[in-house]
Amino acid sequence: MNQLRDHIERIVPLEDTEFETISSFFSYKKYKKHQFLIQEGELVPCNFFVLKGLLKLVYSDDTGKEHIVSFAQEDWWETDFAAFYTESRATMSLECVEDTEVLCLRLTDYRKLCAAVPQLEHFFLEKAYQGFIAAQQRIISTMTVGIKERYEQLLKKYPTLVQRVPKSLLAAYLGVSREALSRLSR
Amino acid sequence: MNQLRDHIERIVPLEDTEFETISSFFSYKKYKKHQFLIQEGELVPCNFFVLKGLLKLVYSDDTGKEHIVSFAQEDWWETDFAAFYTESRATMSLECVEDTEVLCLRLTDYRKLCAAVPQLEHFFLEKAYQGFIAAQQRIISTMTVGIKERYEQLLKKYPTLVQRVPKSLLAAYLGVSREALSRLSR
DNA sequence: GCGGTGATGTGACTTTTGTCACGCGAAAAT
DNA sequence: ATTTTCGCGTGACAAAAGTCACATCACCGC
Repeated sequence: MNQLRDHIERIVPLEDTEFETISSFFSYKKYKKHQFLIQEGELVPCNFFVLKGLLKLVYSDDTGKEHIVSFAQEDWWETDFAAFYTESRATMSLECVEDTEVLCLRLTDYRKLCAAVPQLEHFFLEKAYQGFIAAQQRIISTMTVGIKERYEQLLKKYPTLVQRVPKSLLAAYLGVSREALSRLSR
Repeated sequence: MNQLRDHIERIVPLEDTEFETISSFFSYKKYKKHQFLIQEGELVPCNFFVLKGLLKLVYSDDTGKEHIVSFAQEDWWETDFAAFYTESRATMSLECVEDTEVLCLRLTDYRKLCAAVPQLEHFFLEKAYQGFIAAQQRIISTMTVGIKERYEQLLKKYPTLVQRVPKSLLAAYLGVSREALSRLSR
């Protein structure tokens, strides 16, 4: 759990008692490769904090093709946020790329948590800003540069991630076909 | 200013005195079509709340081509958020598509504001979540559907906006050439 | 060890989109 | 009122990416 504490304290300082309160709201779970944390069409149980492993957030289009909305590795939060926050059904699925361990936070507990430790609202605000900025920069990247540069930016930004993920998944994340990504090596 | 109060109260209730405090931190400004609220390369003075009019947030790539990151019409907040929040230089510019009136909030005042009226942090959190969700859905839309459907989704989601904006700008927002968008009408 | 599955590269062809060039009509500027 | 600019459509061609089919290699489970 210290991992979570360190993660939060990068943004807001905590007393020991506060962190005890916080940790009481999370539950630990372990999943194996290919298991689903969220299934499309079902309610979203939690917001997940990744302790170890790797997840992919996937949107499947009407032709059945899979598009990767985001990856989540150690110290990342991941969920189908729109569905989680509005308690509606998931439009995406969340699946393990590797065996992974997570801490789970239900929506009701999230609310209690923010009430019990108000600084956490500031923590989540900061995370939301980061997420928004990252998403906006990804939009810009998609609009302005070709695949080659997008792939290079990805390599530069998340070098470790790229090594853990098969290229077919990277292609699904970058928004191009597996073949187009493969052709870059020439 | 009632416009701002109504806007905030859609998310958090306010006392009269609280709103007086809030409004004291904003300053009103008026700009004409083609004027810049943010210039690329300069510091970002404010986060802007649009009272009336229409703005475009633009990223210019190295070839000089303009890409529209987002539009902002009445009751929207807009700024180069990454640069605003970290007090660094803008990578985007913010320009009037029509004559527009805004309320300006400086970063130092934003901080004071959140300290003075703590519920506002919850208001901004909610806005950040909305922004994040919208950005993520735009990413999905770009990855999953062709131009035609993207344009139709835009029409459905912001019918009034589409009428106010020339198609060349819509193309720059959708991430395709003016010609490609024009070809849809056939 | 063996058969299956998944990851990757490659060639041929099609489809989509970008780019450039041009024309036209409406609106704006002088 | 005349000139210029802007918005928009269009045709022709080039470039980029998608699709389909196939081949290879490595790893996994039995």
